[in-house]
Formats: sequence, structure tokens, C-alpha cells
Amino acid sequence: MEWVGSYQVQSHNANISNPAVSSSDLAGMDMLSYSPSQGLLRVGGEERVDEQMLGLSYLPYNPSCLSNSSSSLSSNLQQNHNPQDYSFLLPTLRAPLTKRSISKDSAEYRVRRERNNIAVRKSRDKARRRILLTQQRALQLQEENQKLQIRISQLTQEMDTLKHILSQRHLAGTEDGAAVGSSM
Amino acid sequence: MEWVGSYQVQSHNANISNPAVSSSDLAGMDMLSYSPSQGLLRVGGEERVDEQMLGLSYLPYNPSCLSNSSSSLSSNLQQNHNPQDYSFLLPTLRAPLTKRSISKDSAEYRVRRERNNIAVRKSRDKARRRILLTQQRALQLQEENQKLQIRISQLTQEMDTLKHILSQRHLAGTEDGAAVGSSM
DNA sequence: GTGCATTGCGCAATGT
DNA sequence: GACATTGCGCAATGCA
Repeated sequence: MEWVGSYQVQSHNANISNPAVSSSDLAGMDMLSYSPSQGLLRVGGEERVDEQMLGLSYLPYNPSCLSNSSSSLSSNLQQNHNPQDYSFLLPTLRAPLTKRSISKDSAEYRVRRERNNIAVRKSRDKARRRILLTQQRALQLQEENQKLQIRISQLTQEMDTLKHILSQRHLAGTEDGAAVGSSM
Repeated sequence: MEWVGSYQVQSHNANISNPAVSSSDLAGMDMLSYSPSQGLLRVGGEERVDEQMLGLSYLPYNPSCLSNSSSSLSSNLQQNHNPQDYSFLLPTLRAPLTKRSISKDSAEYRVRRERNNIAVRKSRDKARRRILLTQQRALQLQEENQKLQIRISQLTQEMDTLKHILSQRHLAGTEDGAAVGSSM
């Protein structure tokens, strides 16, 4: 009973029918170029692929198979599949019919789930911190950058002053015919 | 806060996910030193609040109410509440028992859900782009910073050289008793 | 194969 | 009331 979802998925994916939608996503992914219009697409889980490929994301794609929630399963099935359509039961598209009988009621399943949930929380926390750090770093670098810019301005100006002084002396020196033949 | 043990709790169902290749990329990118510890959070959806508030995340908290998934609801109830404990039915904590009859089967519900799903995808895409931009900005700033540092080194050195020259000339000038009384 | 880490996704609560 | 955010759990997948 717990595989119903999977079946639905499979039958749903039947629309795609191409289990090898292949890369395509790796293409636009480089974080160095990045185009504004349609961000990094990642071949979601449905048939939105095409849409996204065309930068038409966020369009209300067919919600066919993603129904339910604990509520009446039967009614959902009725809602998403006409009562006579049992095609999804056919192993046509490699339905995970016997994909290891890991009942969702099994203790092992729960243990696995719980472990993953913990890992997920941890991972996300890590991600949040990383993002925060990056933001702070960017801000910090920006500040430092301004200071450096200012420093450069000061140095540049000082340089000009010195050069001016030097040229003056040079002129004075030549005018006086003094012995001043050092560098420059 | 929220009504403890949201009573019915979500349930989800096996989500989709096509057999096609998934993204997986854009991950590594971090170059940051994240530390392991707690995390910011607020009122999630369950009763873990306390744990996390104390920075004790990731501990295998009681999975009590989150069990199930499309699978047997009855068995879950039995599993998570002893058959005689119906306290959760009491309006003690204002259980959203009748929190508006928005049947999950209603068309309106599905419409709402689908719209939210679209909004969520959009929002996450936006977030991803934002993060990427921040990373790029940090990198860019870092590069610029190095260039500025180098520029400063050059200017500083040049300054020293000029100053040296000036002092030399000054000495030479005084030695020669030449007429060099410009500024400085 | 086992176990944790990542990631996309939908759900629900909450914010705007 | 609609859309935007955010935390969460699920499942697939990456990875060691």
C-alpha cells in the first residue's frame, strides 16, 4: 500500500517516458556566468523540465500525481486516476513494485527516516551558516575595499606632490646649473 | 507558537522525482569554515522547538506525531497514541480540529496548493540566484582587493624611492650650497 | 553495502 | 486574499 505514491509517480512520469532526460542542467550551471532570466534549472522531479528549459518556470504545471496527504487515499486515487486506469500497476516503466519491501510501518524504515531527517536538519543548518558567512565576508571585503581605495588615493596624491617637488627642484637645479644629475 | 503536536500533522505522500538525472551540482562551492552546532530556527511544524532552542538539534527527537505518509492512517494513530489516549481530541490546546473545513480533496485546496508550490519554486530559485550572486561578489571583491593591495605596494615603493631621491638632492643641494629652497 | 550528506519537492505555517 | 518565505519531512542521489 505504501507504494501507491510511487506507482503514481511512475505512471505520471510515463508522460516523460524518457528516463534519460539527460544532463541539460549541468550546461547552464557555472556560477561564473549566470544569466538573470532563467536561473539554474535542475530538472526537477516532474515534466516541468521542458518549461524550465525554455525559461517558462513557475507555470502551473499539471499537478496530476502530486495529490493527497494522509487524507483519504482512495479518494485521491479516484481524483487523479480514473477508476479504470490501472495502467500504473503494470511494470511497463519499471514500477518499483518489488523495490525491496520496506514497509513504511517497519521500524527500520522509521529509523532510517529519522536519521535522514536529522542529517537534513544538520545539513541545512550548515548551509545557512555558510550563506551567512559568505554574506558577512562580502560585506567585510567591501569595507576593506573602500579603505584600500582611499589609501590609494592618498598615496597617489602624495606621489603627485613629490613628483611636483622633484620637477621643481630639477628646474631650479638646471637653472642654477648646479651639479644635480642623480636618477630620473 | 503553535498548537502543540499539530494534531493531525502533515503526511505527504511519496513525492515525485523522475528517474532522470538530477542536478547535484552547485554543491561543493563553499570555501568557508562552517562549524557544527545549533542553528537559528523558530517554530517549525512540530514539537522539536525546545530541543533546538537549547541548541540540542540533530538529536533523534521523538518522531511521535510525524509518522505516516499515505500509508495507513489508522495504524499510525495506534502507533503514535495509545488507543485510550484521546486527549489530543480535547480542545485543550485548541487543536485545529475544525480549523475550517478545507478538505484536501476540494478543488480549491488543490488550487491553493499548486499556487503555493509554484511560489515556493520561484522563491527558492530566487534564493539560489541570490546566494550565487553573493558568492560571486565575494570572490570578485577578493580579487579586486588583491589588486588594490598590489597597487598600494607599488605606490608605497615608488613613494619611498622618490623620497629617497629627494633627500639625496636635498643633501646634495645643501652640500653644494645651491639655491634650492623650494617647498619642504 | 551501509551510512551520512545533499538536494529538489510539496506541505503548512507564517510573513508581507 | 494572493503571493513570498521558511522549516520540515520524504525520497532520490551523491559520496566515502
